[in-house]
Amino acid sequence: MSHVDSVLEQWARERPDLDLGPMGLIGRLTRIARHLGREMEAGFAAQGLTMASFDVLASLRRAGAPYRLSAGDLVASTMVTSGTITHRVDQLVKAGYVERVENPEDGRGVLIALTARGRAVIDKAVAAHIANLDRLCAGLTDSEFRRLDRLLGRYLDALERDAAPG
Amino acid sequence: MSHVDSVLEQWARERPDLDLGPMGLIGRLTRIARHLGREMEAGFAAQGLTMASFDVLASLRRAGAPYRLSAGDLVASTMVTSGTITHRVDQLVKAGYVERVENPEDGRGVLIALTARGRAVIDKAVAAHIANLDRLCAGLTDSEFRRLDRLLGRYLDALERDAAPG
DNA sequence: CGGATGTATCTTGACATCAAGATATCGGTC
DNA sequence: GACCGATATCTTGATGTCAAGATACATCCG
Repeated sequence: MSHVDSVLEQWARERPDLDLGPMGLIGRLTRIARHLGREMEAGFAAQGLTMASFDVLASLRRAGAPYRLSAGDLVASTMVTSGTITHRVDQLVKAGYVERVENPEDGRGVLIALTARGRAVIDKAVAAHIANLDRLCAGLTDSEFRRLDRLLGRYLDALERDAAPG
Repeated sequence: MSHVDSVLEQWARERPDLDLGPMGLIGRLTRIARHLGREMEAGFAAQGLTMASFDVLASLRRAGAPYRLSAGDLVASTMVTSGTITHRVDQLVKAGYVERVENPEDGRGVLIALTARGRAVIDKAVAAHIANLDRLCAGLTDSEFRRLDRLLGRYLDALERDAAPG
């Protein structure tokens, strides 16, 4: 029995007046996300990266050649604040994986550009990441995987339809 | 189309060699968890709490009378380190919601005990939290909710069976 | 052309968290 | 009784994040 089930049992005993259905679903989902987050972080560490740095490099890589985005684009990609992006880019510049270049079309902004070295690192890391994710899904049968994926898609759509975009 | 779908499209274009199935499922799940986390945090703020403080108070409350747990129990409940628990308990002591009492059975440890005020706060907050979770599940039909809950349960079991307990 | 308003990025200060180590106590063994 | 490894909690130092404000440039409108 998982930790979530124990928590629900305790609440059922202490507060039988409450409907615990949503707490069960959201508790499971949150706990899965936490496990996955830790496993992914461990995988990134094996590549010399953190999830934060991977996110930035991956955003640049999947944008396609010439692998350049503004800081604002990265904010939108990664769901973090502009100050956090500044900090992450600083780290990646130190590591030699990206560089800041002037934006010829907008003097206010800069472009963050993948270096050749950064490109090599992210191309290797994303393949390793996919292998890691594959392992993390191995506990599901093909049928479970497909059904879960579809339901998560519906749920995500519902959440992003109501809430502010982000 | 959700952000996750755009990301997958970009990867499909840039790296057609990779199998993106697992990235889709885990990306959706992670993003849902992030949305839910923010919504829950906002709900807790309306009660004058943070998710961190709620977690501790809720652990104590659902343990049942006399609402006392060791710091180690709280570490196990909340998936954070002992240093973090020390800090969280310090804050809650300041707020008057818990107090540290000596553990008569083990001089090394202390017990963290809910005060009357803390008890009142968490009883109100958990009801509000349940209402909030209910709202966050409103986008799913009953059937979708049940199927998703069952699949998440299987997935969580699979993850907690393989990985170290925690 | 010049001022007002908006936008993009960076800076600052605060906070939560973690990893690793310090401190105190327990429980067993000689 | 005295030691020793194990355990429980707290401390320290570093890091990542955010909110709010600062700075520089763009854009619009007169």
